[in-house]
Amino acid sequence: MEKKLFAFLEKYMPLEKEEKQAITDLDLFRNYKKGTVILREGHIARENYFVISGCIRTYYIIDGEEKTTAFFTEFESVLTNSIRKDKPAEYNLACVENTVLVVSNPSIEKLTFEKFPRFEKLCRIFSEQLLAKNQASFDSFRTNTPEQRYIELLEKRPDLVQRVPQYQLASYLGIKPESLSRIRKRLQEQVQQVVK
Amino acid sequence: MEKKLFAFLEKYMPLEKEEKQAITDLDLFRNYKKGTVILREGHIARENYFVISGCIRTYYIIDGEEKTTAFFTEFESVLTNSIRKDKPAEYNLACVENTVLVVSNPSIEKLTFEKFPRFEKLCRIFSEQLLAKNQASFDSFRTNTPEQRYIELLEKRPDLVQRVPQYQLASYLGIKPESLSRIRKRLQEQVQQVVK
DNA sequence: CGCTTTACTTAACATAAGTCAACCAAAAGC
DNA sequence: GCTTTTGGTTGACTTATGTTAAGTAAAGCG
Repeated sequence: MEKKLFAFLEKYMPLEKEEKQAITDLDLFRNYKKGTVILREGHIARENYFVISGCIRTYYIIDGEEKTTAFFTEFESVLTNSIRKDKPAEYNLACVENTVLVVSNPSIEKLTFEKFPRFEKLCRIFSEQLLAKNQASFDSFRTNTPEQRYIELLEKRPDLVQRVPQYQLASYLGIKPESLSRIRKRLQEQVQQVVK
Repeated sequence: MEKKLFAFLEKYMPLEKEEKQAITDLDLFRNYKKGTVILREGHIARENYFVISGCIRTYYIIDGEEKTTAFFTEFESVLTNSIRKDKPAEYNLACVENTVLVVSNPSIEKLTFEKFPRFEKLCRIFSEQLLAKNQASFDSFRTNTPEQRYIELLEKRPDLVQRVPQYQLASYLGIKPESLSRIRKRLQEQVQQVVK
């Protein structure tokens, strides 16, 4: 598992032995079973997560209905402690599958940044990139129709369509499950037309 | 103008005199006239911006149609150089009004971070917060209908509705200008019903 | 000042998504 | 193994947005 974390970090900068050792010593890896709620709405979010394996999602309960707004799979990060300190979360965080996470918190990060200042630069660059990705996704969501969003999802994250229940994908696409069902049917029919 | 920048930065940490002087010496302020295109699709984005006054927007040209996806006004930041180096931008950046910006680039930032390492921490925290805000907005966009989005815009950024053309607001809300027109009409009629 | 362009509105119609309800299949629980 | 629950599909109908086109008012420009 640590191999995966180091492999990810070393895409940004090579690590010294003692840096790796320090990270290992922190013992940050956690196992969660499918369905586990990691963060519950109304609680204070203090941790950041990095997905080693599995899948987690953020969701809201709005008028009694569950609305899934994000999925995080292998090598993706979830920053939760950064909105405003001590402001309760408006969303939930739960495991779609059995999941292995790297879990950090502000005090761990503070100590690590003090000991290895260049990790702070790494995290700055990293969060800037996350922001850029997020903005690009948002732009795409704004400018596309639900059907286009689904097609794009099939292209960019085909694994999600396989591993995630469709009612969660539907709200992720900003629509109702019935509509997603119809979109899939429409697309299938179009493919069959072309095959003929 | 520098007062505004310092006031903003000092919400995060008090600045030393020499830090302020160093920033002043960098001479980062730029004036742009309404309509000026700051970054054009296909060009390499290398700069980051901070809005002192005025308003800028990002937009795409898709099938010959302009799609506005973001607005930035006083005290907001636009990070452009962070997706991947040397990858041409897919969007345009232009001034909705006469605008004053703080303009930085990677080499300025590199020098500044070397001279004042705590600026790197500031920027890390800052971009983490931007990310959190962006994610929250995205979640809200996913879970709301166009009408709800417009109502939320009226509440959270009432200035935008005044200073930005409606056809730009429409694509920002993920709809066509005609639909925004109808939403406004519907809401007006509802208000009149209540007043009676 | 008059003309052109642009932004916005409105209407009629087409299309896609929302709603409600029924149904089915697979999975989960007992 | 049977029952219950959950996830997914389908159909009929409602509602909202997209499309196309026309019209208007204001802004911009020569």
